[in-house]
Amino acid sequence: MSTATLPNDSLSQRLADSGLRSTPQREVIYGVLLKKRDHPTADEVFARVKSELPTISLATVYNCLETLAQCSLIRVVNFERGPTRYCPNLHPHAHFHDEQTGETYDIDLPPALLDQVNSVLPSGYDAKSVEIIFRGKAGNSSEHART
Amino acid sequence: MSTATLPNDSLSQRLADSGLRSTPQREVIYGVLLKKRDHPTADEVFARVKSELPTISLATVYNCLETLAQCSLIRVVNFERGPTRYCPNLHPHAHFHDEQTGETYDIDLPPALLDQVNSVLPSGYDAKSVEIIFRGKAGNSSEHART
DNA sequence: CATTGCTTTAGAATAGTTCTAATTCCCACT
DNA sequence: AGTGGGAATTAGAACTATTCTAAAGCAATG
Repeated sequence: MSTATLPNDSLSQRLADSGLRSTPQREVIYGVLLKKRDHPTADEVFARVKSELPTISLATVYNCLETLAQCSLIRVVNFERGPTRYCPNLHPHAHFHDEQTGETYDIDLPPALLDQVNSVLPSGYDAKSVEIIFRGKAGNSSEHART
Repeated sequence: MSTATLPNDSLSQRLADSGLRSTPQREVIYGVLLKKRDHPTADEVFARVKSELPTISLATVYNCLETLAQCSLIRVVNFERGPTRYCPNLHPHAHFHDEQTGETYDIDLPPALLDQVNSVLPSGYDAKSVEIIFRGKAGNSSEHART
Protein backbone atom coordinates (compact mmCIF):
# COMPACT_ATOMS: atom_id res chain seq x y z
CA MET A 1 0.00 0.00 0.00
CA SER A 2 2.72 2.45 -0.79
CA THR A 3 1.66 5.83 -2.06
CA ALA A 4 4.49 5.91 -4.58
CA THR A 5 2.34 4.43 -7.33
CA LEU A 6 -0.39 7.04 -7.08
CA PRO A 7 -0.17 9.75 -9.75
CA ASN A 8 -0.56 12.67 -7.45
CA ASP A 9 -1.02 15.36 -10.05
CA SER A 10 -3.75 17.82 -10.81
CA LEU A 11 -5.25 15.57 -13.44
CA SER A 12 -6.04 12.66 -11.14
CA GLN A 13 -7.13 15.18 -8.57
CA ARG A 14 -9.60 16.83 -10.89
CA LEU A 15 -10.89 13.53 -12.12
CA ALA A 16 -11.37 12.31 -8.58
CA ASP A 17 -13.26 15.49 -7.76
CA SER A 18 -15.74 14.52 -10.45
CA GLY A 19 -15.91 10.94 -9.23
CA LEU A 20 -13.85 9.71 -12.17
CA ARG A 21 -10.73 7.59 -12.35
CA SER A 22 -7.31 8.44 -13.51
CA THR A 23 -6.39 6.06 -16.31
CA PRO A 24 -3.31 5.70 -18.53
CA GLN A 25 -5.37 6.80 -21.51
CA ARG A 26 -6.58 9.97 -19.82
CA GLU A 27 -3.10 10.75 -18.52
CA VAL A 28 -1.40 10.29 -21.86
CA ILE A 29 -4.01 12.22 -23.79
CA TYR A 30 -3.82 15.09 -21.35
CA GLY A 31 -0.04 14.99 -21.54
CA VAL A 32 -0.14 15.13 -25.32
CA LEU A 33 -2.35 18.21 -25.19
CA LEU A 34 -0.02 19.94 -22.77
CA LYS A 35 3.08 19.05 -24.75
CA LYS A 36 2.12 20.47 -28.11
CA ARG A 37 -0.45 23.19 -27.75
CA ASP A 38 -1.44 23.56 -31.35
CA HIS A 39 -5.16 22.83 -30.92
CA PRO A 40 -5.10 19.32 -32.32
CA THR A 41 -8.17 17.49 -33.57
CA ALA A 42 -9.27 14.16 -32.12
CA ASP A 43 -7.57 12.41 -35.03
CA GLU A 44 -4.34 14.24 -34.36
CA VAL A 45 -4.48 13.41 -30.68
CA PHE A 46 -5.16 9.80 -31.66
CA ALA A 47 -2.04 9.74 -33.84
CA ARG A 48 0.17 11.34 -31.19
CA VAL A 49 -1.03 9.06 -28.45
CA LYS A 50 -0.55 5.84 -30.37
CA SER A 51 3.21 5.71 -29.89
CA GLU A 52 2.71 5.46 -26.16
CA LEU A 53 -0.54 3.50 -26.17
CA PRO A 54 -0.51 1.52 -29.42
CA THR A 55 -3.80 -0.24 -28.75
CA ILE A 56 -5.88 2.81 -27.92
CA SER A 57 -9.00 3.31 -29.98
CA LEU A 58 -10.36 6.46 -31.52
CA ALA A 59 -13.52 6.10 -29.48
CA THR A 60 -11.44 6.23 -26.34
CA VAL A 61 -9.76 9.38 -27.53
CA TYR A 62 -13.17 10.98 -27.98
CA ASN A 63 -14.30 9.66 -24.61
CA CYS A 64 -11.25 10.94 -22.79
CA LEU A 65 -11.33 14.33 -24.45
CA GLU A 66 -14.94 14.71 -23.44
CA THR A 67 -14.10 13.67 -19.92
CA LEU A 68 -11.25 16.16 -19.69
CA ALA A 69 -13.53 18.87 -20.98
CA GLN A 70 -16.17 17.99 -18.42
CA CYS A 71 -13.59 18.34 -15.66
CA SER A 72 -12.66 21.75 -17.08
CA LEU A 73 -9.13 20.60 -17.73
CA ILE A 74 -9.31 21.45 -21.39
CA ARG A 75 -11.39 23.63 -23.67
CA VAL A 76 -13.26 22.55 -26.76
CA VAL A 77 -12.88 24.75 -29.82
CA ASN A 78 -14.85 24.77 -33.03
CA PHE A 79 -14.32 26.70 -36.24
CA GLU A 80 -17.23 26.60 -38.61
CA ARG A 81 -17.96 22.96 -39.14
CA GLY A 82 -14.39 21.79 -39.12
CA PRO A 83 -13.31 19.02 -36.77
CA THR A 84 -13.40 19.89 -33.08
CA ARG A 85 -10.10 21.00 -31.58
CA TYR A 86 -8.84 20.79 -28.04
CA CYS A 87 -6.97 23.32 -25.99
CA PRO A 88 -5.40 23.03 -22.52
CA ASN A 89 -5.16 26.80 -22.04
CA LEU A 90 -7.64 27.65 -19.32
CA HIS A 91 -6.97 31.37 -19.08
CA PRO A 92 -9.69 33.51 -20.62
CA HIS A 93 -8.63 33.81 -24.21
CA ALA A 94 -9.94 34.28 -27.71
CA HIS A 95 -8.87 32.35 -30.77
CA PHE A 96 -7.32 33.74 -33.89
CA HIS A 97 -7.79 31.49 -36.86
CA ASP A 98 -5.33 32.06 -39.68
CA GLU A 99 -7.28 31.43 -42.86
CA GLN A 100 -4.22 30.70 -44.95
CA THR A 101 -2.29 28.34 -42.71
CA GLY A 102 -5.24 26.98 -40.77
CA GLU A 103 -3.29 27.53 -37.57
CA THR A 104 -4.90 28.78 -34.40
CA TYR A 105 -3.41 31.24 -31.96
CA ASP A 106 -4.55 32.05 -28.45
CA ILE A 107 -5.21 35.71 -27.72
CA ASP A 108 -5.24 36.66 -24.06
CA LEU A 109 -8.33 38.54 -22.98
CA PRO A 110 -7.98 41.08 -20.19
CA PRO A 111 -10.83 40.90 -17.66
CA ALA A 112 -11.74 44.50 -18.44
CA LEU A 113 -12.47 43.61 -22.03
CA LEU A 114 -14.60 40.67 -21.02
CA ASP A 115 -16.58 43.02 -18.81
CA GLN A 116 -17.08 45.42 -21.68
CA VAL A 117 -18.16 42.64 -23.99
CA ASN A 118 -20.62 41.31 -21.45
CA SER A 119 -21.98 44.80 -20.91
CA VAL A 120 -23.54 44.87 -24.39
CA LEU A 121 -26.07 42.28 -23.26
CA PRO A 122 -29.51 43.73 -22.65
CA SER A 123 -30.89 43.11 -19.18
CA GLY A 124 -32.38 39.68 -18.88
CA TYR A 125 -29.58 37.95 -20.70
CA ASP A 126 -27.35 35.92 -18.44
CA ALA A 127 -24.23 34.67 -20.20
CA LYS A 128 -22.33 31.74 -18.74
CA SER A 129 -19.56 32.06 -21.28
CA VAL A 130 -18.41 34.17 -24.19
CA GLU A 131 -16.45 32.94 -27.13
CA ILE A 132 -14.51 35.27 -29.37
CA ILE A 133 -13.09 34.11 -32.66
CA PHE A 134 -10.98 36.22 -34.97
CA ARG A 135 -10.43 35.20 -38.55
CA GLY A 136 -7.74 36.63 -40.75
CA LYS A 137 -4.04 36.55 -41.32
CA ALA A 138 -1.55 36.20 -38.51
CA GLY A 139 1.34 38.41 -39.50
CA ASN A 140 5.10 38.02 -39.29
CA SER A 141 5.44 39.54 -35.85
CA SER A 142 8.79 38.47 -34.40
CA GLU A 143 7.24 35.95 -32.09
CA HIS A 144 3.84 34.39 -31.56
CA ALA A 145 2.66 32.34 -28.68
CA ARG A 146 1.76 29.53 -31.00
CA THR A 147 -0.56 27.58 -28.78
CA MET B 1 -39.09 43.81 -73.37
CA SER B 2 -41.01 45.38 -70.59
CA THR B 3 -39.20 45.89 -67.32
CA ALA B 4 -42.28 44.88 -65.36
CA THR B 5 -41.25 41.25 -65.17
CA LEU B 6 -37.80 41.93 -63.77
CA PRO B 7 -37.53 41.39 -60.03
CA ASN B 8 -35.90 44.69 -59.30
CA ASP B 9 -34.97 44.05 -55.71
CA SER B 10 -31.71 44.02 -53.87
CA LEU B 11 -31.41 40.28 -54.17
CA SER B 12 -31.32 40.13 -57.94
CA GLN B 13 -29.11 43.18 -57.88
CA ARG B 14 -26.61 41.59 -55.58
CA LEU B 15 -26.65 38.34 -57.48
CA ALA B 16 -26.10 40.16 -60.74
CA ASP B 17 -23.19 42.01 -59.19
CA SER B 18 -21.57 38.65 -58.60
CA GLY B 19 -22.42 37.45 -62.10
CA LEU B 20 -25.14 35.17 -60.79
CA ARG B 21 -28.75 34.80 -61.77
CA SER B 22 -31.85 35.49 -59.84
CA THR B 23 -33.87 32.29 -59.68
CA PRO B 24 -37.14 31.37 -58.03
CA GLN B 25 -35.28 29.08 -55.63
CA ARG B 26 -32.91 31.82 -54.54
CA GLU B 27 -35.72 34.34 -54.22
CA VAL B 28 -37.94 32.08 -52.16
CA ILE B 29 -35.14 30.93 -49.89
CA TYR B 30 -34.05 34.48 -49.27
CA GLY B 31 -37.64 35.46 -48.62
CA VAL B 32 -38.05 32.67 -46.11
CA LEU B 33 -34.98 33.83 -44.23
CA LEU B 34 -36.26 37.39 -44.11
CA LYS B 35 -39.73 36.35 -43.04
CA LYS B 36 -38.87 34.33 -39.94
CA ARG B 37 -35.54 35.38 -38.56
CA ASP B 38 -34.99 32.56 -36.13
CA HIS B 39 -31.70 31.31 -37.56
CA PRO B 40 -33.09 28.25 -39.28
CA THR B 41 -30.97 25.29 -40.34
CA ALA B 42 -30.81 24.13 -43.95
CA ASP B 43 -33.36 21.45 -43.14
CA GLU B 44 -35.71 24.00 -41.66
CA VAL B 45 -35.32 26.26 -44.66
CA PHE B 46 -35.98 23.24 -46.86
CA ALA B 47 -39.21 22.53 -45.00
CA ARG B 48 -40.40 26.15 -45.14
CA VAL B 49 -39.63 26.52 -48.80
CA LYS B 50 -41.36 23.35 -49.90
CA SER B 51 -44.85 24.81 -49.70
CA GLU B 52 -43.95 27.33 -52.36
CA LEU B 53 -41.54 25.17 -54.35
CA PRO B 54 -42.66 21.60 -53.74
CA THR B 55 -40.06 20.06 -56.02
CA ILE B 56 -37.01 21.80 -54.61
CA SER B 57 -34.23 19.54 -53.43
CA LEU B 58 -32.16 19.80 -50.28
CA ALA B 59 -29.02 20.14 -52.36
CA THR B 60 -30.49 23.24 -53.94
CA VAL B 61 -31.22 24.68 -50.54
CA TYR B 62 -27.58 24.20 -49.61
CA ASN B 63 -26.45 25.63 -52.94
CA CYS B 64 -28.64 28.69 -52.66
CA LEU B 65 -27.72 29.37 -49.05
CA GLU B 66 -24.07 29.21 -50.00
CA THR B 67 -24.70 31.53 -52.92
CA LEU B 68 -26.53 34.04 -50.72
CA ALA B 69 -23.70 33.92 -48.22
CA GLN B 70 -21.14 34.52 -50.96
CA CYS B 71 -23.06 37.60 -52.04
CA SER B 72 -23.04 38.77 -48.42
CA LEU B 73 -26.80 38.73 -48.31
CA ILE B 74 -26.88 36.40 -45.34
CA ARG B 75 -24.56 35.30 -42.58
CA VAL B 76 -23.61 31.76 -41.71
CA VAL B 77 -23.70 30.86 -38.03
CA ASN B 78 -22.31 27.82 -36.27
CA PHE B 79 -22.69 26.69 -32.68
CA GLU B 80 -20.37 23.92 -31.68
CA ARG B 81 -20.89 21.20 -34.20
CA GLY B 82 -24.61 21.63 -34.55
CA PRO B 83 -26.14 22.17 -37.97
CA THR B 84 -25.24 25.41 -39.68
CA ARG B 85 -27.74 28.21 -39.28
CA TYR B 86 -28.50 31.15 -41.50
CA CYS B 87 -29.13 34.75 -40.62
CA PRO B 88 -30.20 37.69 -42.81
CA ASN B 89 -29.14 40.30 -40.24
CA LEU B 90 -26.16 42.08 -41.75
CA HIS B 91 -25.55 44.61 -39.02
CA PRO B 92 -22.55 43.83 -36.84
CA HIS B 93 -23.96 41.63 -34.14
CA ALA B 94 -23.09 38.86 -31.74
CA HIS B 95 -25.17 35.78 -31.07
CA PHE B 96 -26.64 34.73 -27.79
CA HIS B 97 -27.36 31.04 -27.65
CA ASP B 98 -29.90 30.02 -25.04
CA GLU B 99 -28.75 26.65 -23.76
CA GLN B 100 -32.15 25.62 -22.51
CA THR B 101 -34.38 26.54 -25.40
CA GLY B 102 -31.75 26.28 -28.14
CA GLU B 103 -32.92 29.62 -29.46
CA THR B 104 -30.57 32.22 -30.81
CA TYR B 105 -30.80 35.96 -30.30
CA ASP B 106 -28.95 38.70 -32.12
CA ILE B 107 -27.09 41.17 -29.94
CA ASP B 108 -26.20 44.46 -31.59
CA LEU B 109 -22.55 45.38 -31.34
CA PRO B 110 -21.67 49.08 -31.18
CA PRO B 111 -18.68 49.96 -33.37
CA ALA B 112 -16.79 51.16 -30.32
CA LEU B 113 -16.93 47.72 -28.78
CA LEU B 114 -15.71 46.10 -31.96
CA ASP B 115 -12.78 48.48 -31.92
CA GLN B 116 -11.98 47.55 -28.36
CA VAL B 117 -12.20 43.87 -29.11
CA ASN B 118 -9.93 44.24 -32.10
CA SER B 119 -7.48 46.22 -30.04
CA VAL B 120 -6.52 43.16 -27.98
CA LEU B 121 -4.79 41.69 -31.02
CA PRO B 122 -1.01 41.91 -30.84
CA SER B 123 0.61 43.72 -33.73
CA GLY B 124 0.98 41.49 -36.74
CA TYR B 125 -2.47 40.02 -36.45
CA ASP B 126 -4.85 41.23 -39.11
CA ALA B 127 -8.43 40.18 -38.44
CA LYS B 128 -10.94 40.18 -41.30
CA SER B 129 -13.80 39.34 -39.01
CA VAL B 130 -14.66 38.74 -35.39
CA GLU B 131 -17.34 36.46 -34.13
CA ILE B 132 -18.76 36.72 -30.65
CA ILE B 133 -20.95 34.03 -29.18
CA PHE B 134 -22.60 34.19 -25.80
CA ARG B 135 -23.95 31.09 -24.18
CA GLY B 136 -26.35 31.07 -21.28
CA LYS B 137 -29.92 31.79 -20.41
CA ALA B 138 -31.95 34.50 -22.08
CA GLY B 139 -34.07 35.92 -19.34
CA ASN B 140 -37.68 37.03 -19.15
CA SER B 141 -37.05 40.59 -20.19
CA SER B 142 -40.33 42.07 -21.38
CA GLU B 143 -39.38 41.85 -25.00
CA HIS B 144 -36.59 40.30 -27.02
CA ALA B 145 -35.74 40.92 -30.60
CA ARG B 146 -36.09 37.26 -31.36
CA THR B 147 -34.22 37.08 -34.61
C1' DC C 1 -33.57 28.11 -82.77
C1' DA C 2 -28.90 26.28 -81.47
C1' DT C 3 -25.19 26.88 -78.31
C1' DT C 4 -23.19 27.85 -74.14
C1' DG C 5 -23.01 27.85 -69.53
C1' DC C 6 -25.41 28.55 -65.17
C1' DT C 7 -28.75 26.08 -62.24
C1' DT C 8 -31.23 22.47 -60.32
C1' DT C 9 -31.88 17.83 -59.01
C1' DA C 10 -31.51 13.01 -56.90
C1' DG C 11 -28.79 10.15 -55.00
C1' DA C 12 -24.19 8.54 -53.71
C1' DA C 13 -20.31 9.61 -51.00
C1' DT C 14 -17.79 11.68 -47.25
C1' DA C 15 -16.20 13.33 -42.64
C1' DG C 16 -16.59 13.63 -38.04
C1' DT C 17 -18.61 11.98 -34.28
C1' DT C 18 -21.58 9.09 -31.35
C1' DC C 19 -23.64 4.74 -30.22
C1' DT C 20 -23.71 -0.21 -29.04
C1' DA C 21 -22.43 -4.22 -27.09
C1' DA C 22 -18.82 -6.82 -25.54
C1' DT C 23 -14.79 -7.09 -22.93
C1' DT C 24 -11.38 -5.53 -19.60
C1' DC C 25 -10.00 -3.27 -15.64
C1' DC C 26 -9.98 -1.71 -11.03
C1' DC C 27 -11.56 -1.14 -6.48
C1' DA C 28 -14.14 -2.58 -2.32
C1' DC C 29 -15.52 -6.04 0.46
C1' DT C 30 -15.16 -10.27 2.38
C1' DA D 1 -6.48 -13.84 -2.06
C1' DG D 2 -11.12 -14.18 -4.36
C1' DT D 3 -15.09 -12.14 -6.16
C1' DG D 4 -18.84 -8.86 -7.42
C1' DG D 5 -19.98 -4.61 -9.55
C1' DG D 6 -19.37 -0.40 -11.62
C1' DA D 7 -16.32 2.25 -14.56
C1' DA D 8 -13.50 2.39 -18.71
C1' DT D 9 -11.99 0.80 -23.05
C1' DT D 10 -12.57 -1.15 -27.46
C1' DA D 11 -14.03 -2.21 -32.43
C1' DG D 12 -17.09 -1.50 -35.43
C1' DA D 13 -21.68 -0.09 -36.82
C1' DA D 14 -24.63 3.80 -37.18
C1' DC D 15 -25.69 8.49 -37.65
C1' DT D 16 -25.89 13.42 -39.18
C1' DA D 17 -24.87 17.20 -41.75
C1' DT D 18 -22.93 18.32 -45.72
C1' DT D 19 -20.65 17.95 -50.25
C1' DC D 20 -19.97 15.70 -54.55
C1' DT D 21 -21.33 13.75 -59.04
C1' DA D 22 -23.52 13.28 -63.11
C1' DA D 23 -27.49 14.14 -65.57
C1' DA D 24 -31.14 17.06 -67.00
C1' DG D 25 -33.29 21.76 -67.26
C1' DC D 26 -33.43 26.44 -68.44
C1' DA D 27 -32.17 31.12 -69.98
C1' DA D 28 -29.69 34.44 -72.41
C1' DT D 29 -26.91 35.26 -76.54
C1' DG D 30 -25.85 35.35 -81.18
